[in-house]
Amino acid sequence: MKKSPTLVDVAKLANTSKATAARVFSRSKSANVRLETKARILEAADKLGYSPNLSAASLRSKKTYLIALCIHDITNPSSPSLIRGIQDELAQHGYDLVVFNSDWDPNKEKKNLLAVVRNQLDGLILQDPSDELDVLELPDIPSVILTSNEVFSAVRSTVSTDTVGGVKKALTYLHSMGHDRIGILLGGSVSQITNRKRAYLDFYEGAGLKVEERLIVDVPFKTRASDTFIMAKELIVDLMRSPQRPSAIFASNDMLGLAALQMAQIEGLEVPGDLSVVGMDDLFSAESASPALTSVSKHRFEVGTQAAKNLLNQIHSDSSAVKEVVNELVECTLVIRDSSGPITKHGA
Amino acid sequence: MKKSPTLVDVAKLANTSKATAARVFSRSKSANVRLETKARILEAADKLGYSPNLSAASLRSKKTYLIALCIHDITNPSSPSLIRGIQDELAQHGYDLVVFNSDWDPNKEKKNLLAVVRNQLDGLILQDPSDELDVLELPDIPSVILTSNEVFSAVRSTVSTDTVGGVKKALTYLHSMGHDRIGILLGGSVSQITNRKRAYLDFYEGAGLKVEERLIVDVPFKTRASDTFIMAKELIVDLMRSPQRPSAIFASNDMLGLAALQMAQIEGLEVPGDLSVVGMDDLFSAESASPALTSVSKHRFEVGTQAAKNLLNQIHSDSSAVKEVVNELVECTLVIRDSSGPITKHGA
DNA sequence: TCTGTTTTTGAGACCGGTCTCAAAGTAGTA
DNA sequence: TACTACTTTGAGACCGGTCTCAAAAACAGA
Repeated sequence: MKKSPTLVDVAKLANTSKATAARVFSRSKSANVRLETKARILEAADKLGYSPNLSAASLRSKKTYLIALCIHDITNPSSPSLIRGIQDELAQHGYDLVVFNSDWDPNKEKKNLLAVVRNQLDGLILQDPSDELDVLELPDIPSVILTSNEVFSAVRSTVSTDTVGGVKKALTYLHSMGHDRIGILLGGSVSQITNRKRAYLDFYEGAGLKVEERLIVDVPFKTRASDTFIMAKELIVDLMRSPQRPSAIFASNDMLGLAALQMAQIEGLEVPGDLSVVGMDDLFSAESASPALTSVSKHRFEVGTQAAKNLLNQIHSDSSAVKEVVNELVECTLVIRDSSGPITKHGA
Repeated sequence: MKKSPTLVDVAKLANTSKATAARVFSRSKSANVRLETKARILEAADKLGYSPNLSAASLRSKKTYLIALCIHDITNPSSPSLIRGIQDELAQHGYDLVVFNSDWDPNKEKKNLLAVVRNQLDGLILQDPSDELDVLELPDIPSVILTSNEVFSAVRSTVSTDTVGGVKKALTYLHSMGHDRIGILLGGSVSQITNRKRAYLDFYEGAGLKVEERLIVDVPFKTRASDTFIMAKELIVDLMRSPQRPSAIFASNDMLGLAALQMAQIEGLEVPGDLSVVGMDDLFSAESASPALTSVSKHRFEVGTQAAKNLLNQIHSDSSAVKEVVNELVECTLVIRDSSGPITKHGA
């Protein structure tokens, strides 16, 4: 394996200086190079099979054109569309993406952030930082945080999902279909649970309905998704078999919604005849479920796009200009499918 | 924003030379530094908030500790577990992952490969290269290709899935349950379709069954998954309504299997009473479907792990040693769930 | 104490680009 | 032709580490 050619080799062959050759390949400035010279250099580069060394470039220019995405777990079904949203936006500006997983482990999270600065990455998109992470530990680079935590949104740009609004949309819809005893399946992180529970209670209060504690089900979070799934199913059966079962269930994520669908089938409940089910996330699994699951879309793709856009703004903004903090909220949308419908006499 | 400290700053503060300081942070060799000196340097680094600049390091050392993964679409539901398998293995050795999407576009694919060499990435995992890609265009770096294409497996290490074996496992299972008129839904890329079709025909021949062309359904591939999904559903209905419908359907991927499940429900066919359905991929969507979908697992996580392991071997192997080409085949496993069962008189 | 050996340290070249700044070239105009 | 204004080019410092090689220090055995 022979050494790959450098800019100097190209310059030599093209009979110019390396400075001029560099101008042809530099992505930063549309340098002034005479067309004829440029052609000569390009030809030489082509002949030698030259490929610029970005490590060298970034050493001097302080730019890697690489962006870090730190998420909890790429295996989470809502990650891919988020990532895709980010990548599509970044790709348009010539940036590539490095993906880090934290597995909800604050130590890994920190380790990842260290790697981000070591690798001189040009920007950071950080998903839901753990409570252990101090604002001061955030790397001092352009960044967008996907969180609704005020501690972070005070100091950095954020993009977050209006989950509270989403929950209310789902409940409003179910209520409008005549359901007034709606079970709710809560899951995910502590903050997610409390957020959604509050939304639920708010809605019930606003609608003048009586809250029944036993309709509120907490599904403990397990690291492995299928463990959570199994656990969820047991709790759901309990809910379904309870003397006064709800006529509708709102699941705060699609996995729980699908679990409900599965258990309904096993318990012999017709959906949506005997039971309406609404999920949240709008995963492909929701679309492909039988019956197709009504779900609240969190528009992860758009969240990704927004985050990337904001990040690129920061990166391209004159570094002298103070980076302004922008906190964006992405609305949820209810996608009505076949798992929900008007209440029927069966309900009870 | 003041300049971040460099090794020289650290060395100065610790009252040593930059060479010695470097030894403390170098990841390549467990350098010999007196404990007392090391402590002094670490302390200085800590005080200054020093963080090594990997761009500089890699310029000289030719190592970025970054691996490229070029896949078609991260949005594909089987991507995440593949990625996770790769990352988990890489993380253990201090490597991070850069993910590129090609969107099945040969031009993007080439562009991505260029970016890989420009960024000096240490290794490459390439999923199913397009036919347009010439073997010679592969970057000259350690790489593992996820393909069963012999052109590539002749020159590079590969990891591939024994889909043919998987198809046969599914068919054997269905046959053992008494099904002898099994519909097959073919989808994906051309090579996938032909592979699986051959497996199907082979099986039928081996089992002494009569092939009925109309039981073989080609679902044309669309870039957007939900388009394929809709298209699939139409074709599946046709199959279900045909005068002599099959008693079982084998779907060559879970998306098609789920589509079948959905249509069965809409058509009023009981699964598995009236129709057995077996999918392939074993996505979470299969586990969470109602009824839970029997599926052939392709063990994407393990594929990722294997690929990463092999890649790391190449990277760590003495560069003088000729890198040997290793072609691995990962077996499929049948995961039996609730969507399949013995044939009943209803069948037909 | 005096070698011989091993460990630890330092000097400085080096990686391959980018960037600055001044020199050279080219036009346009009087 | 001379002069100004602008474009194109080249020389060489520079980025911040790693790596080589030899010198210095520490250690061991006699």
